[in-house]
This record gives sequence, C-alpha cells and structure tokens, in this order.
Amino acid sequence: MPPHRRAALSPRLASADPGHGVTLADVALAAKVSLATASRVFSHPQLVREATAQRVHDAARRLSFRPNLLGAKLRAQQTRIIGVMLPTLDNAVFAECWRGIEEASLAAGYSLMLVTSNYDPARERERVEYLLRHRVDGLLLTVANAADSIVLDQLDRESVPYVLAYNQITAEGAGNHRYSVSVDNRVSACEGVNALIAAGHRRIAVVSGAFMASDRARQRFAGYEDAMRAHGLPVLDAVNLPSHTASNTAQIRALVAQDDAPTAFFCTNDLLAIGVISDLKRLGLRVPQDVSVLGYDGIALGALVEPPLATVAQPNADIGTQAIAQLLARLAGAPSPQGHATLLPHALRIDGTVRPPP
Amino acid sequence: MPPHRRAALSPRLASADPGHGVTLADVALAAKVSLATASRVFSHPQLVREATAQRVHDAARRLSFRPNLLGAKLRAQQTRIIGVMLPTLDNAVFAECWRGIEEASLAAGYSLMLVTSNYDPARERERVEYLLRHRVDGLLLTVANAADSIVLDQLDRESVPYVLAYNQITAEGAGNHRYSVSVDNRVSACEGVNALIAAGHRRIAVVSGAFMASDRARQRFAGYEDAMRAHGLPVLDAVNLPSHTASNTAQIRALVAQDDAPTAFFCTNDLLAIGVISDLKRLGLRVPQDVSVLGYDGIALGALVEPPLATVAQPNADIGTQAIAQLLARLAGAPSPQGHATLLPHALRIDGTVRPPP
DNA sequence: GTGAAAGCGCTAACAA
DNA sequence: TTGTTAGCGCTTTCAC
Repeated sequence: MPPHRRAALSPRLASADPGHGVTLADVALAAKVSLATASRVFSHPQLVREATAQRVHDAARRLSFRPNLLGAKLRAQQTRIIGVMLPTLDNAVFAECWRGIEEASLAAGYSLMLVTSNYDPARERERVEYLLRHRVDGLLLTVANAADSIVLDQLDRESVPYVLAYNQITAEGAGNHRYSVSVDNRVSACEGVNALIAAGHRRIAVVSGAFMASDRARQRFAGYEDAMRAHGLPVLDAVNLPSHTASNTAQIRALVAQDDAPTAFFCTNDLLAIGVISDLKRLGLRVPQDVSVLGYDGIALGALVEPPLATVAQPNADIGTQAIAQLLARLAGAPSPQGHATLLPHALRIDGTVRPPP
Repeated sequence: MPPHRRAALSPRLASADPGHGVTLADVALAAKVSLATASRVFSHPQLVREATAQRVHDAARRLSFRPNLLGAKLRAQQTRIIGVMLPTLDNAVFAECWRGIEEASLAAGYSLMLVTSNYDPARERERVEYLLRHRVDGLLLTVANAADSIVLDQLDRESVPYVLAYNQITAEGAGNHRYSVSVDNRVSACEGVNALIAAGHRRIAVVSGAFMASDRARQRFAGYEDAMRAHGLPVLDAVNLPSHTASNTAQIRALVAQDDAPTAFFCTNDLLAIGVISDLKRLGLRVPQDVSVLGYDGIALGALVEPPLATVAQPNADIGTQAIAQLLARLAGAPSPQGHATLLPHALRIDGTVRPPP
C-alpha cells in the first residue's frame, strides 16, 4: 500500500515544497520500477540496466527527490557520521584543526557532528553520550586528560572506535592501546626551550593554562624541564593562568619585578603568548628587546602580528586530516588491537619575539 | 517476533559491549512491559505508573540501554537537528558565534551539524544540500551575499525554515520575507567612522576583504561613505584584499606613500585590522601615534593585543544565541510570513589603536 | 535485471 | 494505565 498513498500527495508537494516528502517510493512509481530497483540505482548502480537507471534518475529529478539519509542509516546500522569533540573553538588551534577534519570527512562521505567540552570532564561525558545516542560511527576527540579520562574508559568499554587529536598517548601507563595524532609535545617543547637557551637565555619562565585542564600543557612543561635540566639551569614553577585568554598582568608583573627576573617566557600556547606579550608591554617592557617570548601552537595569527610570534608550530589542519584518516581506517577495516600514537612533525619558528637577552 | 531474537543476544552484549545493540524491545522484555510502555517511560513519563516506570528504568540501566535517536527521528519525521553553515571558523567571529549556537541549541534539546562554506557560493549549495539530506529541521547560516543567493532562493522555494546570522536583511529589495540576526552594519560602521572623524581624521582609508565574498563588507563600506559624505570628506576607494588574513604590505605601502596619505584606516574586520597594524609597523609607522586603525567585529583577541584594538564590536555569541532562538520559534510555532531583521546592539570601542592624527 | 517482502528502532494511534 | 499494531524511508536478501 505505501507507494500509492504518497503518490496521491505528490502533485501538491511537487509544486509547493519540492523535494520535501518525496520518497524513493514516489520515484519508483513515477519511473515504473519497483522500490528495490529505484534503491539500487542510487546504492548499487552496476546492478541495474542503464536504461532503467536513466528512467529513475529522470523521475528523481522531476520530483526533486532528495534521499532521506535517516532511513538508510537506520537500515544500514551505520550513520556515516563522525562525532567530533573539541575543547573550544575560541582557540584558533582547534578552529584550524576543524578545517582538516571537515575536508577529510566530507571527502570520504562522512558527516560531522561537533560539540565542545570547554576543557570540562563532566561536560565531556555529557556531550559524548549525546553523540553516542546519535549513533555516530566513531569519534574524534581532544580530552582534558587522556591518561585519566572517564569518558575514554567508557568508550573503551563500549568498544566505540575513536581517535584522539592533540592528546598524545605515551607508551607507559594505561591507555597505550589507544590511537592518537599529535606532535611530540615534550620533545618539541624541549627543542623550543633549547632554542631559547641557545639564544643565551638562562632564566626562563613558563606560563601555562591550568595544568588540570590540559595534559598537553603538562607534557610541554616536562619538555621545558628536560631542556633546563640538560643545561643545568633552574626550573622555575609554572605560572598557571586560569583562562587561556585572560590577561593576567598582575602575575606577570610579580615575575618581572624579581631581582632575578626571567629574560624569556615560554608559553604553552600561542594565545597565552599573545596575552603575555601585551602584559609585558603594559609593564613597559619591549618584546623582544627586553624580554623574549616563545609560544606554542603555530596558529596563523602568530604570523600576522608584528613582530611575528616565535612558536613551536603544530600542523593543525593536518592533525585533523590524519586523525580522520586513522578513524576511517579503523572504521573500515582491521581494528589493530594495540593502538598507536602518530606523531606529526613540529616546526620551530624562532621569529620576531625571540632574541638574545639584553 | 522481534523482541525475542534480540533478547537472546543480550547476555553477550551486556558484558562485551554495553549499550550497543540493546534496543528498547530488550528493555521492555527485561522489565516485563510492552514496547509501547517502555517507549512511553522515556517520551511521556506522565502516562505511565510510577512503579512501572521504575522497573523500566532499572532494566534500562541494567542493560546499559542507550536510545537510538535514529529510530525516533525517522518515525517522528523530525530530527531535532539544526544545520549550521558558517563561512569559516578561522575567523574568530564565527568561532565565538558557535559558542552561542551550541549553548542555545543543546539547551533546547537540539543537535547541530556544522559545515563551512569558505565564502564560496558553489560550496554553499553543496553543503546545504548535504544538510538537507540529513533532514535537519532548520538551518542557521551566514552566506556570502544574502541579497543574491542561489542557496537562499532554493531554501525559500522548499520552505525550509532558516535564519541568517550576520547577513543583514534590508527592507528594500527581494528577500525581506527572510529572518536575520545581525547588527546594523551600515549604521554601526558609520558611527565607527564618525568616531574617527571626531578624533580629527580627515583622510580615512578602508581596507576590506573581497566585497564579492561578503555583503557585510559592502554594507560597512556604505556606512563609511555615509559618514564621510555627511562631513564633506573624500570617499576613498576601498582596498580589497583577497584574503582576510593575508598580509598585504605592498598595498598598504602604496597607500601610505601618497602625498596625502590617510591618517586612519577603517578595516571591515578585526583580523584584517591586526594584519594592517603589522603592515604599518613593518613600514615604520607607529599605531596609534602615526596612524590610527579601527577594526570591526569585536573579537576577544582585539582586547588581548597591546595597544588594544579599537573596533566596532558585535555581540558574536549573542548573534548565535538569538539566531537559534528565532529558528526554534519558527520551528515551534507560527511561521509569521513577513520575515524580520533582528538588529542587535553594537558597541564602539575606541581604544588603543585610535588617536587624533599627528 | 528486477520485484516482493522483511525489518532497522522507535513512536503514536487505537483498543482494551 | 497498558498492550497491539502500523508504519517512518530505506536497503537487502531471496525469488523469479
């Protein structure tokens, strides 16, 4: 009975609301083929004779048929939707990453559902549950702390395929069955600080977002420690700013007011670095003449400001692209059980804001 | 027959893959109620006795039941998904707007599907078709040119509910049946330029992205013209930069090299303004001592740099929130036929980068 | 190469 | 208050 009921409605729909409400059954009827054949024309064209296919296509066009993906998804038991959870889009790092994610996904015929967690583990749980209810086929996510994440544990328990972006799986400890795409945070940070040291800096301070909110920040601090220790230089406590974007002149002032004020600042992300540079300027210090600043991330904006921001650059769009590629590979085929941390190359840009100490 | 088949599988699933593959039928069976009752517990709890509901909830928890939204959506003929199309996330304006969008949508129980068009009308068409196939209930979008948009015409023809963000519907011309949420681009730009004039500037140049790619840019330029004309000042040709982020020192140099070089620059977006400031610095000019720069957008970053960027600020997150609110209202109820342009208040921040001419 | 029919997971009449 | 039943639009065996 289905085909006829709808067919009766078609005339109205075709004029007032083309494409909306027109089902494959309508198309089949108009093309004088069965529903099955009509379906095959779109999903398995090689199974149907050329002339028949043409008739169906014509009918589809005439009726402005638009396939309802919901029906297909429900039937197929796979949605071809990837859930993406990022901390925030306010940091350009993730916005840049999105470009790669969208590009790679749509090219592969996958759709995206985006949510942001704002670095909050509770919200992470909630948002992921939400994506799961939509039956996303897999997830691409950046969590606050990969090594201690309720949400990742849950995903593992449920064997939901996912790939981490930016979070870096480390060999030791739990979770090394996981997949991640990132740079080597510790090594790259160490190289960045080494560059500062090579420029002659001895007292180097670290400014970071809340360590609790980001394992990357902790790994980068570890890289700083490595570099300082290797050169027998004093490891200073990190200045942890609550927000990655707040201007915290007071804390910076306290630092530079010391007898033995740092001559260089390593900031664990570029946004922070830009804020710190402004703070320093407000305190009457010139960057890089009086004090050097090194960021981390390589956001496009850094190259836009003057002097250009020295930074440890990550390939942000690539991280997105690669993470999607990995996820698709897992979705498609052999879900190799032992996980893998993909490390993408970083690049040092020791540009305008770093210079030898005065 | 359905219920029994699945029930046989449950034990395996419950241990290996909780929640995955468990259907409402399984829950109903475990709770010894009918499928309908189980469904009602979640959709219309008031229709079911407390004790029964409890049994169902217990069973659901025991089996780690996770509702499959696909089934519900297909049946309900509405997805509770809103499609969002933004030009790019690389401009913080849209990233900030996303915050408002996500907040408002999730609070109302709607999900989001995001795509970006990169200011390209062809890609706009493609991406929207894509969203439509997902049967999004409505759309929130920013198009390149609202007044001349194939994609908007199509949406109108198909009576798909949508609300524009940032694009500003103007009274005259076609398309005034549409809904938009934005600031008043022309008026606010005029006020911004007025502030420049009030500060003593007479020769004011405009730097903009490609006019073709953004009706906002054109409207803001019109606001500039209004202000200049009203004061009997010369309207200069706009410098149209191909990219909103490229540094175009050459073009800026040509401008400032003139005898009668402008003393102030009005940039139609903040990102551009930051680039222009850097260009000027590279040319040996100090901002704001030698030349003033006024941006447009009010992105958070502008307040972070030193000196803070003078700008015409839009309430970006609010634009997202309000646009979603409007869309939800249309989705819910009376789709008033005559459209409406909601204008949100802008704010002038004549901060650090604007000062009287030297 | 094509058709008939079952059913993906869920909701909403309609009955009881 | 609860159960029975008929689909939502699509894909896919299984026949022919």
